[in-house]
Amino acid sequence: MPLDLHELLAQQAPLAAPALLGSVIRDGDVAVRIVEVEAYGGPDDPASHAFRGPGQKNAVMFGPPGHAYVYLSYGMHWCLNVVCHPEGSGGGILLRAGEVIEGREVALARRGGHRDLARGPGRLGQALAVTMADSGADLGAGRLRLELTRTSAPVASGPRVGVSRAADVAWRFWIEGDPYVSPYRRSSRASAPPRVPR
DNA sequence: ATTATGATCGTCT
DNA sequence: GACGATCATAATG
Repeated sequence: MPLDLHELLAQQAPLAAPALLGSVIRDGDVAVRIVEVEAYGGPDDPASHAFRGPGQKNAVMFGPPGHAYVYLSYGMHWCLNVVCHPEGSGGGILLRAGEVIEGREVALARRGGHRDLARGPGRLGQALAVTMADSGADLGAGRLRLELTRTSAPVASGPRVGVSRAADVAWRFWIEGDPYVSPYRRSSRASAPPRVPR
């Protein structure tokens, strides 16, 4: 069932997130096919930046869906989210990893010649030259464009990475077996092994 | 191959 | 003043 982007992003983040896999995010030079995402909810999700309600920077998450929410991770990495929620609540989808399908040369230069061009949220942000200036921008009409693409590839899900709270909910989605999915798994998991049902 | 550690800064307590 | 929705590098099996 082909949903259009607007209709898709009006849903709760964990519903819209897996449908975003296979879509393409691009700027003028580089295009990335998204293979891994994570869903974040509103004030009810303790792992979300929207947890304590709208503030100065995260207010974008409560704004119109289909816009970008950018944050600085660990003081050095710009990470890109797609704002997504039904009317009245906040939420977003973190673009965690993808495959560079156009502008490989430019992406390589932006990444400082490194191998993994967009494997991980910080790397993906760098490949697309994302900065705080992009936060709040309309992903349908700005420098960054999101193009919804259907995929028939099998989708797997599991616990979110790097999150310390609410690690039990399986709101991370990726295309099963795709080599461009980020390799990071916090191995120091005493309980709840991140096994994937097939 | 996996595991540990340093880098670095905006936001909130 | 502490803490991250992280990544690159170094050390070790």
